[in-house]
Amino acid sequence: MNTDDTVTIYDVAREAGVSMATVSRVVNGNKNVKENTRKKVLEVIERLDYRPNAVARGLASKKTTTVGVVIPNITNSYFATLAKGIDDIAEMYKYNIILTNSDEDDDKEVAVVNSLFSKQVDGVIFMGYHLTEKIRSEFSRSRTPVVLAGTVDVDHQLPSVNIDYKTAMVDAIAVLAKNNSKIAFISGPLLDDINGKVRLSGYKEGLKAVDLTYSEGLVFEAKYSYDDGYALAERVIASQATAAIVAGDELAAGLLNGLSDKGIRIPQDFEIITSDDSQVSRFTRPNMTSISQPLYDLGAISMRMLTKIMHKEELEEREVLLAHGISKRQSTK
Amino acid sequence: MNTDDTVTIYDVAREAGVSMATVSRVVNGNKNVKENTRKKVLEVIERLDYRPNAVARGLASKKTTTVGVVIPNITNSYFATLAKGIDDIAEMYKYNIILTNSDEDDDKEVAVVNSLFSKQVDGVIFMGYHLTEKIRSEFSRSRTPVVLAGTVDVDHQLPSVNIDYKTAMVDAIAVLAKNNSKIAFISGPLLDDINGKVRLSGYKEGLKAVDLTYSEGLVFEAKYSYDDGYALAERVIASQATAAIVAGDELAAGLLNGLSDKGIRIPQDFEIITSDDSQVSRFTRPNMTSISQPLYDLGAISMRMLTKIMHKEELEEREVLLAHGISKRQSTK
DNA sequence: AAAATGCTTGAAAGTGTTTACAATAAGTGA
DNA sequence: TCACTTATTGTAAACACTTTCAAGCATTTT
Repeated sequence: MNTDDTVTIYDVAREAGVSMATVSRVVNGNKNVKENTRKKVLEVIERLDYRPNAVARGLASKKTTTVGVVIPNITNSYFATLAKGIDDIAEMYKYNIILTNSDEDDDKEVAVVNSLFSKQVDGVIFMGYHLTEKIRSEFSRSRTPVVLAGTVDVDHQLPSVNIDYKTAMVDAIAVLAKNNSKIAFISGPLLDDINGKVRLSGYKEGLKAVDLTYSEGLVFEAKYSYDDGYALAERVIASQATAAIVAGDELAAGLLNGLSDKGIRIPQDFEIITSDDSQVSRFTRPNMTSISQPLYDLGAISMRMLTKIMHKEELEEREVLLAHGISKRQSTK
Repeated sequence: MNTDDTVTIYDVAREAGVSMATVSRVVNGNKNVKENTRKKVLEVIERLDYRPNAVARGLASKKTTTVGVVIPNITNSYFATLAKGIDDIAEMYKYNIILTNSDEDDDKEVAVVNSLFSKQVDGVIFMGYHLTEKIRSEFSRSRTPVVLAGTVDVDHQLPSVNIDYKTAMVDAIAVLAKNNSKIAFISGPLLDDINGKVRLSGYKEGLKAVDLTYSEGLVFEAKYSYDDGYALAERVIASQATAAIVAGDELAAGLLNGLSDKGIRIPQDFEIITSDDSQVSRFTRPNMTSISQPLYDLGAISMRMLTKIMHKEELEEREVLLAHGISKRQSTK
């Protein structure tokens, strides 16, 4: 009898007249147990309401059936949708998720990743706007597998699931260039690889492809927030741009509403294409034309990829690129 | 020397010429260590890059510094904002979060809670639309503390942080009643206590307070989704209601856009008040008047409450009600 | 009937910490 | 200097499992 009421595998073993090993076997669905003893053990488990202690299990087996997910911001609908995809697949494969917020902060990012490793997670899905050297070195120092979801690795070191953000940018410019000669790029922080490297180069390439010249004055840097977008409206008008490709849906929603409130008609006076294709692009009026991408799948596939690595299965591709397109809605003519 | 490269507390002890106990002490900031030996140990820790194994620690100490959070849907901006508040405070108190999706499904809810308990979380924050008997019994069977965030417990058993949803409903009706005599209630599933019991009774009480009569035909049941709201527009028009109080922001956004697309002008022809006060209420055009509530604080305070319980501190209140109001925006006259 | 094979089972050694408890060292006051 | 505290350290037993290895049996095979 225990002092407190936690019933352990040992209690079950004693009660059922078998060894701990046998109990462990039936709990883990091991085939090598006679049907009779299995039944007996299951009965005792039921009767005592035994519940395996995952921590002890984790220590003994060195597996926690837990994966860490780092997300820059839960309230961002782009990442939230990815997270949903991740979670669904994780559940399918019986993994739990430790979701940690990195707050778009490089140091905090390192801290949470270390915390995940110390918790002995079996794998990590990382979402972020860029990969710092610090975080890279944490990843490579550890033997825990890591997959990037919706985040580019310009050095092509880590397995990842993305769309081709650069080409998507070129495609968007092509659409806007039909009616506009001054196309702004409303970017997130240019320090982030996804913006400063990938999207910006796509922007330039896209302009060149339609014979427009690049001008620094048409590149606007902002945080990924509604308020930043709203506040930007004035400056964007001043730049005389008549169209914009925007790096995030909340940001784009802010810009759109900001412009509207200043009497600019969308899309007659100003065309907008946004980048995330999240729900938010449908909330606004007019709703927003967007680079289309399978958000949920981005998450789901990265999790699937992680399970393969964790189970030592072969990977066909280390860097998956999902198809993108342009979803035409009302913010373009 | 180890075979594989994981360095344990034992390695540090040997290298530093002290016992495991001493290393454990310095790692845990125990005061009873001579400054000299502390320095020596810290040095070795640095040199070997020792990182404590949280799983082993959890087993030995019976504390995991992890709390479970169950959320019905990450992509819902109401819950996402609560989660942000929870996460920030959790971080402040050095807790990690295992975020689990219950998918608004009663059985899955029970499954994830059990999984959390088996992982030996130190506490649980539960968010949901109602409390089933099953989940109640899981909670009471366990000694792990539980706090409800933004979810009502009609039986007043569990500690919780909420606003007074019923009174908020009455307040909203009062506003709408100024210009309308047919006020619809666009509810989430009526099976959920928050709707079928709390909000509905607030709706009725609110109507009575302004001398309007309750009619079943003005109560619409839906899921908390944009699409459901959009689809509902037609039926709402048919009901001849000229105003609505809506139980969720995504739902309200859908309704608003659905009505607009059918030529109904908001707020001239139809007034809307929504319930969540999330970002989404600002995305739409016109943006939406909402019951106002401190979403982030709801999460933050519930987490703070949980830390108190986990640390056996005294609780001033077991059921915290935060102040609410009505944020007037453009969807009401 | 002996030998070989295949199932079931149990004993015991991990897994990496924490934490009594005991032991030793270092002060302190008389 | 001695007895008595107090501060510092070490020993070893948990913690609740998994897993390796070997043993015990019941079947087959020869």
